[in-house]
Formats: sequence, C-alpha cells, structure tokens
Amino acid sequence: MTLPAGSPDMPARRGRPRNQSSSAAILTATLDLVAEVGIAGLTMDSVAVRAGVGKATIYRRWSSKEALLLDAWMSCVNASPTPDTGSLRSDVNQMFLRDDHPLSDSALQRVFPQMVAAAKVNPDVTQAYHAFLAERRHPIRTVLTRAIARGELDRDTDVELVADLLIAPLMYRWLVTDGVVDHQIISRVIDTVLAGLHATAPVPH
Amino acid sequence: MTLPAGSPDMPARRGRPRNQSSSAAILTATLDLVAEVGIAGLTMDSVAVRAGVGKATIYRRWSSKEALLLDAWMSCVNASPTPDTGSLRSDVNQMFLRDDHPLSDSALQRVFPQMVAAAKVNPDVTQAYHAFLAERRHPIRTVLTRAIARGELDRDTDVELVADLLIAPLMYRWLVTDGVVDHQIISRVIDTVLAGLHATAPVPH
DNA sequence: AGTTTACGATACTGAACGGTTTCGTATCGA
DNA sequence: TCGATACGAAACCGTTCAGTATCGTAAACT
Repeated sequence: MTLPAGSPDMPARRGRPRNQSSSAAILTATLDLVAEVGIAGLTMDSVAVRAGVGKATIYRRWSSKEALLLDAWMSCVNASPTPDTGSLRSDVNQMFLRDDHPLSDSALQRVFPQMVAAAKVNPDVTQAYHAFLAERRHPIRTVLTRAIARGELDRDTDVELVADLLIAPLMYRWLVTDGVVDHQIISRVIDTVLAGLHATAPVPH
Repeated sequence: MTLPAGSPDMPARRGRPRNQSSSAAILTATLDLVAEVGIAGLTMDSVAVRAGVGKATIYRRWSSKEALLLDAWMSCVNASPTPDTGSLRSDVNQMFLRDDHPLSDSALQRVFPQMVAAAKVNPDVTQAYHAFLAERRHPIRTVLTRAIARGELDRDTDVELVADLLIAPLMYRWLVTDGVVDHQIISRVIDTVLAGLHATAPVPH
C-alpha cells in the first residue's frame, strides 16, 4: 500500500513497463462516470470496465478509490490562458466568451457539483477542492489586478468581490439552476457589473 | 409497500395511533445527518438512532431511503415572507439582510450542495430540486416584478437575470467558495447590481 | 377483556462493493 | 533464455447496508 499516488506512472525499471495510456484512460473513465452516476454510484469495477483495464491495474497505480478520485479531479484544472489586451472590458470578454470556456464543458458541469458536495463532507476533498478553486480563479484575479494598476478600477477595489460578481451569475446558472448560459447572457452580466462598478466608483478619466 | 409517502401521518384508525412527533424527528435527523456525512454516508440505521426511533417506524412511514430523502428536502422549503415596502432597494435589503435569512442556516448550507449534486444524477431528485428552487425564488421574482410595475426598473427587464445577479454572488460564496457572507458584502453586491441596472437602463425619473 | 395497530430493539437476509489474490499471458532488461 | 514486472480477467473475501421479520410492550378502539 501507500503507493505514491499522484505520480502513477513512475516506478519499475525492470520488467514490462506500465502502459502510459492506461492512467489517462482510468482518469477519464473516472470523471465520465462521476458525471453520470455521481460519487456514490461510482464503483471501481465500473471504472475498470469503462477504461478497458483490470482492477489490479488501477490499484497498482492508486492506493484507493479516494486517491483516484482526488487525482481525477485535479486533472480537470488545466488553467486557461490569461488575456492581456490592455482593457478590462476586452480581457473579461475574452475570458468568458471563449468557446472552449470551462462553462461549456458539459462533463465538468456534472462533475463540479459532486466535488462541491464531497468537499463539504470530506476534509481531504476540501483541501483538493480549494486548490482547484484557487487555480481556476487565478486568471480573473490577474485581469482585475492589472485593471486596477491601469486605473480602470478604483484602487481599493475588492478583487475577490468583483471576481464573484462576474463569475457567480454564470456559475450559478450553470451549477444551480441549469439555466441558459449563452453569449447574450454573459454579455449582459458583464455589462451590468462593469457599469455598476463605474457608477459606484467612477473612473478618474 | 407503496405507502403514500409524503403523508406519513395519515393512516390507521383503529389501534394505537402513530406518534406524530416521530415524523418530524426522523426528517430532522435525516437533514442533520446529510449535512454531516452527505447522502452517500447516510444510513437508515443512523437516522433511526439519531431520531430515537426504530427502523420499522421509518419504513412504516416511508417506502424507501429515497422517498425519505425527498420528503426531508422538500421540508426545507419554508418560503420566507415577501417584503413590500414600496421601494426596490428596501425590499431587496429586507430580503437579504434578514438575520433569519436562509443563507445564515448552516445546516442548509451543507445540505444544499448535496441536493444539487444528487439532482444532477437522479431524475427523481431533479424534479424535487427544481420545485424547491422555484419556491425559493418566488419572493425575489415578486419583488422585481413589482419594481417593474412601479417604473423603478425598465419595462423589458429580464427578471430572472436580475434575480441571478443579486442572488448568485451570495449563493456562490455560500455554496462554492465558503467565503464570507456578511452584511457588508451583501450591501456591496446590492449596491453594485442596482447601480449597474440603472446605469444601463436609467429609471425614467 | 379483547382486538388492533404502533412502538423500540434486535436479529436476519441478500446484494453491492472495496480491495486482494490468482492465473495465464505479454513485454521489458540482462 | 531467464527473471522481473505489467497486463486483463475473474474469483474471492470481508464489510456495509437497505430492507424485512420477530418480539415483547404500549396505547388506542369496542
């Protein structure tokens, strides 16, 4: 036991080497199944079948179901690029109107709620979850900080709060209400929030 | 089997009557335990122990674990009163700054994510969940509709979108980031959103 | 008193599942 | 060729748990 989970492809110098593609297949199968049946419904047998591997192969690389789940989740992070166009408005537009934006990833849409729920209940998951969140929020934080430096936003702007004002309505529809999240909605959220920021703390132009 | 779940105190005219308080104790125990250990960790035995009843008593009133969960969730709804002060601003303030606001219910804070996650995966739960949501959103919808009627908001305002703009940042902190949700944050969210609405579609005063 | 139903407690059953082991085979270095 | 390791498949083990049944008791009706 106590394999170094997190680096499942490392060990073994003699003998048959591990099939590198199996790890990816296992992680993908795990995420797909979590999206379909939730964590409670996820079984190691189903992961093995879906990934086309034997259970032994899974346990050779991860010490437990929980370790596998944590790895699978962290593999979702794939931070998106941070735009730097010189204007807050177009930076934000670029971030949210990308077609490959996370919000258009329907698997993540189903996995994410499972993460949130598990994080509320399991301390190990809580930690991984917060790392995930911090990673995901990094780009918007950078964009806002730069906007402050440029004088586009008030110097004492609460970056976290503004990030929430922009992200939350989309996240909320995406996660809680299953509402529409299309370009029009996104644009109107951005319009309203930026207008509100300028109205309550006018730019010094 | 096939007891009429949802009305667990009805039957039996002869013989010893059912203990009315047991149903409430069972529902409360269910919600508490879901908050503590999640749905996956919830066992009927633990519900029975926590509620101080026998398992038979639970199954006499609900046909299955799932039926019990659905009933327990729907019992959270307890719609809050809808303020009608004559002004959008103070209506919204009253709704969100109440000390008994749902957002200050820490049990619900842990149960709700479990509902969201389950709703993504189980069609029966999906239905109950959307009924729950509609019930919860009713007050804000009414407040916004009245504000439109008074001319405080543009006549073609998207009520659902504005509701999201107000609710989502709080909900997002409450549900996703575990961030602070105090009166100051709430006020600043309301300030910014209302300012943004008036800036993009000025009131005809 | 006698009947009927509910009660908490406890034992039981049957299935699902996490995790391990075994087996025959494949693929590497030496 | 040989030892070491990996592979998929499948059997296996031990536990957990939903749901049922039983028991002795309590509370209602007639």
